Amino acid sequence: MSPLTTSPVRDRSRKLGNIYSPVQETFMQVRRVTVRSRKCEVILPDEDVTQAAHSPTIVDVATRAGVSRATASRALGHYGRIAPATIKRVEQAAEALGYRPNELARAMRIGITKTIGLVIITDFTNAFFDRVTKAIVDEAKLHGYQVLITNTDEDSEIERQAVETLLEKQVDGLIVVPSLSKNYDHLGAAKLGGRPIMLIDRRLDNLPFTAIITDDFAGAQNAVRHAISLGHKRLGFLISAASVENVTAQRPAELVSTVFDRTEGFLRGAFDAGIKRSDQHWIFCEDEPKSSEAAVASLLDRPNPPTIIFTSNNDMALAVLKVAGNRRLTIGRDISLVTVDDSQWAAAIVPGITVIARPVEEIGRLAVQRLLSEIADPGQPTEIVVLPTTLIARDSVANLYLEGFRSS
Amino acid sequence: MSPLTTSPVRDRSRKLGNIYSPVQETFMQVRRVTVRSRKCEVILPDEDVTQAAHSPTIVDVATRAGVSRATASRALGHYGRIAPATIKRVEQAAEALGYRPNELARAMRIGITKTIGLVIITDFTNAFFDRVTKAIVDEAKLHGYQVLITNTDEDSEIERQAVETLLEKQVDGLIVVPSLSKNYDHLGAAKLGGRPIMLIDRRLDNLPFTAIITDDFAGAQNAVRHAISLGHKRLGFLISAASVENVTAQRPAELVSTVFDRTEGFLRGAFDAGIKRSDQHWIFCEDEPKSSEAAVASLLDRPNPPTIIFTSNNDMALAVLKVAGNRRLTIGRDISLVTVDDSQWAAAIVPGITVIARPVEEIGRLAVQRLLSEIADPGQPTEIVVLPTTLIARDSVANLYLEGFRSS
DNA sequence: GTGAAAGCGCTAACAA
DNA sequence: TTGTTAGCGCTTTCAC
Repeated sequence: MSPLTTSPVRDRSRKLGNIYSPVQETFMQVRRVTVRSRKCEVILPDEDVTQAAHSPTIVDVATRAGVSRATASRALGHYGRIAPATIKRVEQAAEALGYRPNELARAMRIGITKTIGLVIITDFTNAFFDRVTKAIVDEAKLHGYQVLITNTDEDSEIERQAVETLLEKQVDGLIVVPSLSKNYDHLGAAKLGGRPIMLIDRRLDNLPFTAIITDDFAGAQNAVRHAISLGHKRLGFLISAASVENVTAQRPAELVSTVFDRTEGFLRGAFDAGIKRSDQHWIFCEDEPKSSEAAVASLLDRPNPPTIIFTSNNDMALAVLKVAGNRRLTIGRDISLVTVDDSQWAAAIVPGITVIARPVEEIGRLAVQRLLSEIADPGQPTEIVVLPTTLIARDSVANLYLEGFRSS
Repeated sequence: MSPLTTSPVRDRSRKLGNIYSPVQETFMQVRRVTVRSRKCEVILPDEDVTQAAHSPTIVDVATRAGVSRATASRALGHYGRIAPATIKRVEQAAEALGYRPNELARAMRIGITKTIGLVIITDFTNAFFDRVTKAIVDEAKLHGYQVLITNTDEDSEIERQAVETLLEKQVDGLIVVPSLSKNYDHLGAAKLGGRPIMLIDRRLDNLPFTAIITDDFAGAQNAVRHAISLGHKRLGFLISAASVENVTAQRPAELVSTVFDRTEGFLRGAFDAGIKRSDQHWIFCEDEPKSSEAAVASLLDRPNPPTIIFTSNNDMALAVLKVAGNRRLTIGRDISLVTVDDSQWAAAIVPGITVIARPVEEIGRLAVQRLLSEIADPGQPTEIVVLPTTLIARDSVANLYLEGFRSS
């Protein structure tokens, strides 16, 4: 492997300074460089080069082995009564031809595609998406299943279409992270198709679906207790709410179930500790960097600002990090932070971020297992499975008892 | 939506201290709580409840509309000569029946599944995986395509099987992040199936595939220049190498192309700046937290340790963060850091991490576009498309000129 | 403008 | 033990 020959690049490093990040903005113009181009040579197998016009079918195999289609199918599928010698002959023919079964045809015949559909919201709580996707894909493969993935960007109309498309593709079942919506006809319709559906991350009240969720209420409550045990008395709560424009102190009527449960848990924790309403700083904002950063700023600018901020998800936590950084406030000293969902970076940075960890991989695994079980044996009772959260205490929460009281 | 009724949870927060992170270890035992269970009520459409035994087919639609299958197909597919009135009748019948076309059957008939296969390595450079996956899924959907996703965990045998399975599922094309291997017969075989294949992230020499990659050589070279412009003279290079056991200073013969190019770029940057061989601290290690953390430690423990560490990927960067944190070394002051791939957290934390940013979304989009173009019009010449990287200078690289010389 | 019939590749009755 | 045949649901000639 040789290094790429690159066109000379001027040293732009000094001029760069802090430029925009591709993660948050659109990308720089694309420079396309064709390093080398070559003819597309097709690699053919040793023999039968002549008839390689189309992929060999089972008829080709049968012909070559001198048997009927049915026999070839039996030989390859290892079922029914069949002579060992025939099996060998058929297998050799298949091998020689480079035969690859057409799963589409097979699926159509037997009515099972060995495929599940995953409908997910990528733009939300990213610390969840990548882990659960991997878990689902891996668990599915373990059981011989493939995963068709779609992304809804938290739009329920797109979700409806995605479910529709997946059903048309004849998936055997669905795993859905439901977006907030009043209208779940499309999920009802999913059941109609006779195919089971599994909700993850969020539950949907009043709909007869199994959901794998986490005990975010207890997790949030526990996080507040932890903070209080370290001396925090003025608490800030930064809650992401899709239904909100910009920022508000008013709790919106509609919250996604996870956020709802976290909110309730925070509230309960504060209530149980006897924190006055005036020492609870609630702020609800849309999941946009601008809004969430403004929200953090407004929290910090109050007369008696909170000593700690609890965030409802990863994006809000990043906003806290960012605004605190801009103001030269040190997390875990000048301002404390607790958020939901663990991640590699939360564990690696200084200070480590204290998180309400959820068993994300377990959610994915369980969802697949339950789904496949339901596929194999339909009509099982619906239930909501709640997995426990764990508080991972790191150093983003200051111990105010150790430090003595701070200003004001 | 009502809060979950949770069983009383004792306050464990004080006992917790720093416990293990689920991200790096296996999970705690799962507690399953059935919060509520109810009968599975199936929601049926308004009419034709009686015959809802199986999903309606086009024959059902045709019968109800009083036309033949062919006419129904034409009406629904909007092709051929057909009376407007008939179209309306058929559409109404379809609507009433809740008809949903069977894409499997359609695909079999016309030979196009409108599905592409994505073969990816999830465990490697995670800052890449989630972004590129989302980009691919979204771009595919834009063109009416779905994505079948598989994960190889960097194992080339699993990759072979994954490609095989995807081809059996009759995907129209493949996007692959190739794992390091000598043996690419299975990719040759993919071509054989007549289906185009697109490499992303890494190129493969001596194989006639189009690849969408980034100019990691220039990116790495540029990063070194940047560091040198800020006064760094002793450089550490922490390179992730799958082929290595544990840690070594010896450059392995086999490196994934991205890592190879980064290594070459670093080397070139150091060479051009006249950095002595003894001031270049090279270390190659497997992509395991234990190894990479040991590698970082060994770098820091040297007599004349580097003032900056360049890492070849996200995982290595996290190792630097972690070890530095444990030693109470501040990034961007006591030790500097540059890595590859931007991420939200790299931008949000303090200090912000200086990164060689790659247009990851652009890679995904381009891969899909080229793949679909190749599907529509096969036989286009193979080429390697190289996208530019951008150095995003943040604060993880100390300006040694400003600070004066440090100890030693 | 519409219908009859063939066939995509496969499996599973039913015969032989 | 093997072959014949039907058919999964759809599209698409080719007649009418």
